[in-house]
Amino acid sequence: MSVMKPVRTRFAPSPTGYLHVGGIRTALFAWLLAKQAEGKFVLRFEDTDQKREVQGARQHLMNSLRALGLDYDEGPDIGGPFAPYTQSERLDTYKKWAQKIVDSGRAYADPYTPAQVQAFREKAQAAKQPFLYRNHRPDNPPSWDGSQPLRFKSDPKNYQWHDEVMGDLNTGPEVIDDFVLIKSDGFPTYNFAHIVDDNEMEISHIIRGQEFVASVPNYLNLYEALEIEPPTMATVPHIMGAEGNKKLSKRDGAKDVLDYIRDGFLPEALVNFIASLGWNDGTEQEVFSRQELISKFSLSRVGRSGAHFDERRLLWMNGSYIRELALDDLYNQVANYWPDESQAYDDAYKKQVLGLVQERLKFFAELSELTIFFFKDLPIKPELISGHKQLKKLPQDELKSLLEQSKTALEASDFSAQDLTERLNQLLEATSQKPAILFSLIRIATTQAAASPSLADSLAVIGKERSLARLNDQLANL
RNA sequence: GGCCUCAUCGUCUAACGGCUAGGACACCAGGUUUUCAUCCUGGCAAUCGGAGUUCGAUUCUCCGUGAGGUCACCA
Repeated sequence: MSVMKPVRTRFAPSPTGYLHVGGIRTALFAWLLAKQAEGKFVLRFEDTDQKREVQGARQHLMNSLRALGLDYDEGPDIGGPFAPYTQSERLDTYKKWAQKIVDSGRAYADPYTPAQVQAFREKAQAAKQPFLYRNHRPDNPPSWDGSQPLRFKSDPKNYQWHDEVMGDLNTGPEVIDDFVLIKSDGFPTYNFAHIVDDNEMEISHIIRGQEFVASVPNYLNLYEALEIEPPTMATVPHIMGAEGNKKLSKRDGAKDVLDYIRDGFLPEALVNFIASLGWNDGTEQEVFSRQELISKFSLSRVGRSGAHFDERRLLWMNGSYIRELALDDLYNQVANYWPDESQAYDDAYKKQVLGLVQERLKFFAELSELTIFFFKDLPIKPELISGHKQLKKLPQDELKSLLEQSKTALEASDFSAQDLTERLNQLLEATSQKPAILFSLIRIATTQAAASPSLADSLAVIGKERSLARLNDQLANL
């Protein structure tokens, strides 16, 4: 058998927009494969359609990969042994290969106008037949001068091949056609350029979405004509939106992965979540570190059916990663997510607050609304009481009486968490009230929030003077 | 319409042809010195349909049905 070639994988997006979780998955799988084999992960821009280029997309794609920790070893901005890594800068290479295939008699100039080809296509569609250009292949095409499309002269036949994910596939000659290699604007098509580049860049594994699987027989035909050994191929199913069974797309509100990063989703959690969409190691393990993913990932355990993207599961997973972080580490990471009012407070105070909310934080951008009352006196919100399922049943003077008693009890406290806990419990007995009523009332008065961390802990952090002032304020507004 | 692929709880998924189809998210209930959350316990919930092979089928075969992809001078 042949000697094992070094593993070189690639992610080859066209710079037409941002990367969402569906798009990043093929990049992640390629990256995992390369890391696992101590090979190389390559980024290549496929910008052969100038019309579709979106300003800023290149930088955005590179930022997205780096933000997730999917660093590439070779790429447009860092170069490498096969530079350049941008297809629009590699036209000479495609020209060389195009000439080679013309010389071998396996490509020809397309003499038709776009309108004529379109007419052929419509005729086939009207007859409910698949469109095959080769049914109209000219007998004596003009010599290719670069102004016409250059078409592959295909050799239709049966193919069977192995796909690392889909298994053994086979097709008949009816799917092979004369596709365009070089467009009339001089740029290669994806179909031609990626084959040339993967070969030149010594790519060992191609991982891509299932929209390409129907084209593989055509690629195999071209590999033969070019006398290139095809790389290992893996076709991963699409990730679908939460609603319906369509491929996840920006129209479904598929978010930019950088938006998730900006909202305070941890790269580790995102990577874990995305990998688990379609892959698992066969055990009941749900949470995998990056290192575990690298060592345990295998294409053969990637599922063949599409998976829906369920953000609730991502939320859970991110929360579980946040809870595992050391407080100091978390503190450093959330620096930009505090409410504005927190600027007046020191690190020690903010760290105390963070310690209280860590276990309930699902993503960093929630921090502000979860902690605002530790920093700012909020206006009274009557709806917190009128909307409370138990408090709303109590008459006004009883609420007032409970708050007065609470105030008296808290005035006597030194406001350590321990002392507060004791006094609150005594108050519970003295008033013979249910905790759900008494503590909710105190919570609402002191935080103007429906939920907070443990009451005693929260009061201890807010402090005596401020807590009592808020109680008074609530009393004055009952 | 041709060709290709797929099909297990609502969702992500596990199950050499062999216990009662397992786990996780979500949801519901109870518990954890009290809310929300965390944590713990319990609950709800699935093999698309029909034949066939077999002692035995989620698993293998065939036929349906449903879903997705593809049939561009886009990738």
